[in-house]
Amino acid sequence: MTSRVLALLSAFDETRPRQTLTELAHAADLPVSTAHRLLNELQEWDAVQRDPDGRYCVGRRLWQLGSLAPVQRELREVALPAMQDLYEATHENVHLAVRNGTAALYVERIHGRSSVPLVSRAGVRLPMHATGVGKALLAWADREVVEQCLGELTPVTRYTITEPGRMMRELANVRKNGYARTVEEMTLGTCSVAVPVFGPEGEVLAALGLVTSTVRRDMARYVPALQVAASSLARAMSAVMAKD
Amino acid sequence: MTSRVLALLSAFDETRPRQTLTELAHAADLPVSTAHRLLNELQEWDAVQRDPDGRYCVGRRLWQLGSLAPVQRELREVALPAMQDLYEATHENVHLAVRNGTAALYVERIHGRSSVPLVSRAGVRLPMHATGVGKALLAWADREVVEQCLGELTPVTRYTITEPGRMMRELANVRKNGYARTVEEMTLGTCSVAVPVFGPEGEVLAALGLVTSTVRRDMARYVPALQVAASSLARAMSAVMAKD
DNA sequence: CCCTTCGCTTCCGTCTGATGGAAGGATCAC
DNA sequence: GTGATCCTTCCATCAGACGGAAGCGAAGGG
Repeated sequence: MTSRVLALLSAFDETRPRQTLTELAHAADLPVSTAHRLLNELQEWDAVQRDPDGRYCVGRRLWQLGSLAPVQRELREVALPAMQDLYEATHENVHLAVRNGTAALYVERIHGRSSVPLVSRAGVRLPMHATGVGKALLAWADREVVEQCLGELTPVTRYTITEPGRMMRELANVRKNGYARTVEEMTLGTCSVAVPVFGPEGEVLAALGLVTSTVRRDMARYVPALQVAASSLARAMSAVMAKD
Repeated sequence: MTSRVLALLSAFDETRPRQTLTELAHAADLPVSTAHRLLNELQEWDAVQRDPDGRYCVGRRLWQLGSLAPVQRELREVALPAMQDLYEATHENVHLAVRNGTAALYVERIHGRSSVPLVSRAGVRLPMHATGVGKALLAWADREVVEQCLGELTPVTRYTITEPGRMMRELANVRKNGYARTVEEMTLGTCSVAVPVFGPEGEVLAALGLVTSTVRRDMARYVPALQVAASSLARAMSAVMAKD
């Protein structure tokens, strides 16, 4: 049964990228022998691989397969040059994210040695209400999505916005200004700005953002550069989408 | 049966990232109704998704899962800052690849608007004998791998090395000099240099390379920068690997 | 040094739920 | 309008997945 395999695979996540057979079986709620058989089949395919210590982790084949996803081929690949430019201009963390349910899915992060270290990396999902790119995505999202998010404003730091009313006003501001910002709402010591990337019908396809240390905080000066990058990305993406 | 699911998924590749139900069923050698049922289950998990036109493509969930693979978490993430530096210094295409069977698996490529456009992108497998990173990987590979590669020296351009003897000498040169180079062996009009990234036991973990237009061809000047990046990467990787 | 524990692997008789042919619908081209 | 093509649903059949149990091997403790 397919769902068994998927249950096993979804046992892997950001916090547990390597697991033993028993852990996986437990997480997927399967008998050990069943998990063992399925993992063997997956391993033959290089969908999973085993570490020297016997732990299972995601294999290269799955990584390769994932790289065929539209989010990679049609978004990340197209966005990289623009992100590169932003990075060179600022040397700060550059983020690209899309909405995934009520979370922001980070598609790419560019940074160098001098950028502030962060939790975000490609493939991670973070709450929209506490991140710059998240707020940019949420500000133009459908009513129902916004409402669902307003119902789950879990605090991350002591500066995270948790009152629905305040968040509504925040989002209205984002729409008015054309960009979103955060100050220590996700991580103490960092702040961010982000802008939306619009599709041909005015819908938000993604968000581009910069994150830096709170110390160098005049982030608004980055907004024009972000907006240039976002519209060049919007243009590039509609070209890609039209090709198919 | 698991193999059915895997057969379906492996129908997707670089040349066919979007396919109809019938195409997938045919490629996986399954009855259409079976393929349909399995794809529905995969779709529920967001392992695959459907385009507006009904075609299937790889879903976000699979992409996210792939991002947990060691090749991403322990290689790409660690290598990015060094690759960033190389890109800023050169503004050429920067490549990171690992060996995968007898092919070079491209893990990452950094480029900007001004870099030469190329076929290579993350997730692609290219023959080792015709690429810079490939030759760097092959030069320090096990005897049996080298022999297997020497048996399949398929020409790509008219400059591709196809004589086993000449390739043997080429690899000896790579070992002697510490770097590999290609001139129009993979793509007419481009040439490359690449260096190996060594692990703690002296084995080759990956290769870092630069590709540029043949016109600006004094590529040897990039070698020192590549070697600095490679050894900083080697250091960073052994730190990551020791942590587990 | 032996014994216990814990996790991994293999085996095989049972019976579940996957399978795929067929029929029906939707869409398109001519 | 008619045929061709592709997608979707249904359900009787039976292949082959299932998982309990037993056997291993390594690690740890008495």
